[in-house]
Parts: sequence; structure tokens; C-alpha cells
Amino acid sequence: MSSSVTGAAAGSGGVGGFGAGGDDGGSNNDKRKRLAYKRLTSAQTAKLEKYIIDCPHPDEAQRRQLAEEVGIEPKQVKFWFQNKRTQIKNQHERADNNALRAENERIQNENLLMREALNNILCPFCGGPPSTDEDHELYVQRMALENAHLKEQASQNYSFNGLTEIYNIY
Amino acid sequence: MSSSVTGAAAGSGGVGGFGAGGDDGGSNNDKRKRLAYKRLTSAQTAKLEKYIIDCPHPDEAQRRQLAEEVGIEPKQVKFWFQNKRTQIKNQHERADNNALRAENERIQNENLLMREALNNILCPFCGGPPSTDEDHELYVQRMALENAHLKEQASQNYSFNGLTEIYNIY
DNA sequence: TTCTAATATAATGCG
DNA sequence: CGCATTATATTAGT
Repeated sequence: MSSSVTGAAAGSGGVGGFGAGGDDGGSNNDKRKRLAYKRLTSAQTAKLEKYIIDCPHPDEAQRRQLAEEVGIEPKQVKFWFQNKRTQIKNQHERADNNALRAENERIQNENLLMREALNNILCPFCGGPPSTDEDHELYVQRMALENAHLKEQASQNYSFNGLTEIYNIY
Repeated sequence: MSSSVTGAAAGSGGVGGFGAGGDDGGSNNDKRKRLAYKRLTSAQTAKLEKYIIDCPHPDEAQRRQLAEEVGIEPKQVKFWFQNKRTQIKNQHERADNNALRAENERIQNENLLMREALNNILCPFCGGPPSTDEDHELYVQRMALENAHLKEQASQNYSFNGLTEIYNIY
């Protein structure tokens, strides 16, 4: 659709066709197109993408050579690298986003489990909150001290240690 | 061969500002090729941005009217809305990403604290894992029983309860 | 200052 | 239309 008014953009007069017509790949290209806007062939894109891996920031000389090698104008090479860098950046951002979401879910699950675990810990003595509570801790410590003192008294008053018996009751 | 841009760098700054009346006709006489790419004035952008708030998806009729009102081609209006929508979308995505990062960090901290809390809960008696452990619970119960037995024995052997003293030591 | 990388925006074509 | 891509213009940084 769209009222393709192709004329408008062409004012520049052809932008000097890149005579790239006979590309090696020989892929596609059957529609009539004389516009300044031209899509790169898959072969050209492949070369550029292969190049950008080792050298994301080619200088002008490198760009010129690459332009000749690929068959496009140095200007286009410059544009291509600029746009490609932003594209890669966006892709990274998107990947990070996904990773973050996954990590978030994992951590949230862990969080829930730990919350539950903390809530399920109840003191066998006071039946109250766990030892993170100061009062409870005091309570337990008193109990321990009481126990120790009782043991001591018991051992002082009796010549034998009756605790063994107690331990083995169960 | 370098496509050095000898263009006037004067553009920086105000960009001319209003351009109220007839800017459209291309008062710009460029000796070079006339580019299809033309930047909108801030006033035009302002109108479009104001419009998109209430109506992000104008139909063709609305676009035509808006085009006349703003002083650009309907086609450009269409482009502008398309590009603007994706831009807004990307901005939202970025914001979400940041929010996610913050949330993630918050939860991580909370998890760390909970982990620490769980690890710090040690039985004052056996020094082992907390009451979620079956063996530990048994151990604590035995201790409680032992304590009770010792108390009983103590009260049997002495006419007074010496525990009060113990409790008040601290 | 000039240069260029990064960015924002305009415009094209495809599915 | 949404989306990716190509191209141009402007801003920022060394």
C-alpha cells in the first residue's frame, strides 16, 4: 500500500549507483529499484559482520579498504558500523533483560522459601519466635544455665553421675 | 576522497527557532544535492508530541489533518508516529530494565540477610542446626526432660528451691 | 580546534 | 502496523 512516492527521495540524482549490480552471490534482486536506499546483499553483510568481530572500530583507511572489498562506498561502511554497534548494544541490553528476569524469578523463589523456613522455626521451650529474638535467646540461655547448674549440683550431691541414666531413657 | 564534511557547523545552538511562516518551501538553497531527509522544527515536534498523548494511533484522515496543521506531508506524519511509538516502547523497556536491576539488588540483599540469619541460628545446647532438623529437636527435647528431672530430683533432696537463686544471678 | 563515537531522528522495505 | 535496516543530522567527548 502506501502511496510510494518514490520520486521524492531521489532528488539527489541517483547517488551514483554503486555498480554493485553483479554481485557474486547472485542472490535475489529482481524488483525494479533505483532508489538511493539500497539494501546490502547477504554476502556484503556477511563480510562486514565477519570484520566487525575483530575490529569494531575501523579507522578511515580500514574503512576504505573494506569498502572496496565489499563493493560499497566508504560512507556506507561508516554508517553500517555505526548502526551495527548500536544494534549490538541493543541486543546485549535485551539479553541482559532476559537474564535479569530469570534471575529475578529464581531469587524470588529462594526468598519465599527462606521466609517460610524462618517462620517455621519455633522454639521448643517457649513456643515463640526463633533465636533471632532477643527475649527468646535470653530464655534459652537461662534454660541452659539452669541445666548446667542443676547438673553441677547433682554431681556434687551424689557420688555417681545419674545423668547417663536420663540420657538413655529414650 | 575523504568525504570531509565542510558543512557549516553553525547549526549548533538555537537551530533558528521559530521558522513560523513559510519554511516549508525549502528556503534552503543547497548547492549540493537536496536531501530527502529533513529535520522537523521544535514547534512541529511539539505539536506531534502533544497529539500522540491522546491518540497514539491516528488513522489516515487524522494524519492528513495533522499534517496540514503541522505543515508536513501526511507520509512524514505516518513515519513520525511509527518511529515515536518504537522510541517510547524502547524507553519503557529501558526503564523496566532499570527497575528490574534495582529490585534484583534489593532482593539479593534481603536473601543475604536471611541466609545469614538462618546460619546464625544455632542451638545453644548442641551448637548444631536449628529445630527444622529432626535430630536436633530430639536433642532439645531430651535436654528439656533432663532439666525437668534434675529439678525434680533437686526438690526432692533439698527442702528449698535453689533455682530462684540461679535465675537471679544475672 | 578538528575529529569521531555516540545518539536522535527520518525514511525505506519486509512480513 | 511492527520491526529491522539504511541514512542523515546533532550532540558530546578526547
